[in-house]
Amino acid sequence: MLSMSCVDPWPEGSIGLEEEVVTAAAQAEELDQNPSPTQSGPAWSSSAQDIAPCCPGGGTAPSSISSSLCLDDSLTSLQWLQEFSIVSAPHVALSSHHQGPLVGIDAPSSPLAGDPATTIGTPLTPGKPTAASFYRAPLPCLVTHGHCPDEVDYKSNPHVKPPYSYATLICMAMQASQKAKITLSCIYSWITDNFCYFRHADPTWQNSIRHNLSLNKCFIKVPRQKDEPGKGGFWKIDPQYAERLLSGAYKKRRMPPVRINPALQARLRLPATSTAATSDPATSDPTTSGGGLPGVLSVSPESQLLLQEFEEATTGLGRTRDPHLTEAAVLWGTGRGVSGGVGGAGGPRGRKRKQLGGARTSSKAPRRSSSPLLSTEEQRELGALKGSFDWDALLDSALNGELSLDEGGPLSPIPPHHHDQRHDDHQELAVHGTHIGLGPLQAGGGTAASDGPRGVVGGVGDLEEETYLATAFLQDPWPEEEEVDGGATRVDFLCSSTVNIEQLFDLGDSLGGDISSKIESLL
DNA sequence: GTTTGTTTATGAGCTA
DNA sequence: TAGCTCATAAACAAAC
Repeated sequence: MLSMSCVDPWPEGSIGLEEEVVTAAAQAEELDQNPSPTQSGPAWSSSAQDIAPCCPGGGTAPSSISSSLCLDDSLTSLQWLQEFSIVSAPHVALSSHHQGPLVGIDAPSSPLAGDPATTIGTPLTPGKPTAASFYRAPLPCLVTHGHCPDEVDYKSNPHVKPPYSYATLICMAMQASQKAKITLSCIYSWITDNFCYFRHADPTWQNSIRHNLSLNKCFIKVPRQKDEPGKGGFWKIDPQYAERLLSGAYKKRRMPPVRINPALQARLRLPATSTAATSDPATSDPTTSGGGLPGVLSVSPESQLLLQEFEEATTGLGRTRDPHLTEAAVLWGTGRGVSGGVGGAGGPRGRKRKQLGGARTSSKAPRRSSSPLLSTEEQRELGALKGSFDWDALLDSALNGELSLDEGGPLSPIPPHHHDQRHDDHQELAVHGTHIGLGPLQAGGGTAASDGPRGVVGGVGDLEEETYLATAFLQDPWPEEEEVDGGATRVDFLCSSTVNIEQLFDLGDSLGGDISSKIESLL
């Protein structure tokens, strides 16, 4: 009944483990009594001393109390890397974002605290500068699509399935673990902690996770030492495949955007359109549907097209942004093409070879995040997950041979000065907004990225790219300010109330001359 | 009994 | 349309 969590991926919300040890039924009640305080900037600034203990090197496993305060107040903090969710109110998100990732944030509460499943009808807390909103849809939210399915807070929205493949989710968890290897239970926990959908979804998704781990060559099983307690082994990413991604050995597949959690929806008897409405700017703010965010952004249709082009160039996901598709995608039963991502249990896609007497007969309750069955080690491991993606650890792994990185080069979609110094000590991982992977780069300096943005990647590449894209913005989501060459400060155009011409040029330059020239021609 | 891991099978979407 | 990937479902075994 009670589940102990060693992970509180949303500690900044100040509601910590306590919420995770109560039942879902009690959560709503508790929320009523102890509503998650909506914090702004200071929430970020009060946590540095708290995050250390639950991060690798911090030494101690997080306590149930300290974990809720496990934050990092420095601008270098990657704590907000955990912000995978996609906001439901794009204009608010942008506004918040405008305040910078560490300032003016409506701090998300713990996953469960922000779990609408426990507070049905409660609108999602707006203004979360959640990662995915930066990762996938910073621009689409600004452009012409009338519907932006990415405006979904996956962290707290249990109705919409995250648009990530299971492999990506696993990879995310592995990266978040800051360790080279991770247990299955920690993968579960990370996913459930970071994606509300899976907390309420039929637990068969865990089967899919296991299936993915076993089948996907990207993942290597690391047997547990005989003297190591606990069940099962560890899993890690196969560096060979990280390398292969660079050679473009795999094709990039489309990752359709969203999918409503059918199980939860059935339980809650929520109309499918409710979720759509939640994430539908046209309903939440009709003026945004035509592109542009009144009072927030004013972008001409031409610029919107350019922005869209930028988005497509940087994410390769533009094809999925068909407004018709995305509109349909939020409705259950539209098929994989538009529902995609990790499939929802009980969805129309699946076929049952054997009917188990109607509804799934398993009496097993869905594993809650942070299972009490986790071993101490696993809880420690999850303690690492509690923190943000530790690129140092990741890079350390790379430098230790498990993963390798390219040497030098302007390998970042983010200006180097955006990065924490410790990141500057390492090589960047992407070129012009295109992730080039975590694995060894091609010999001779001929990185995949050096040949230009990856137009086609796939397999592991997809996985890595998707994972990276999901984390890149978490790491440095269009910082509030950045210095340009002359030291002048410009504000991220995504966060600006208007689009700065110079920003567009900078943007275009970062993408190459083509788009830049288009922008210039428009201006 | 539960969890973990493997394997098989099938449907569906996407791309060449 | 074939081949691929991904998701789902299920059976089974081993480990805890």
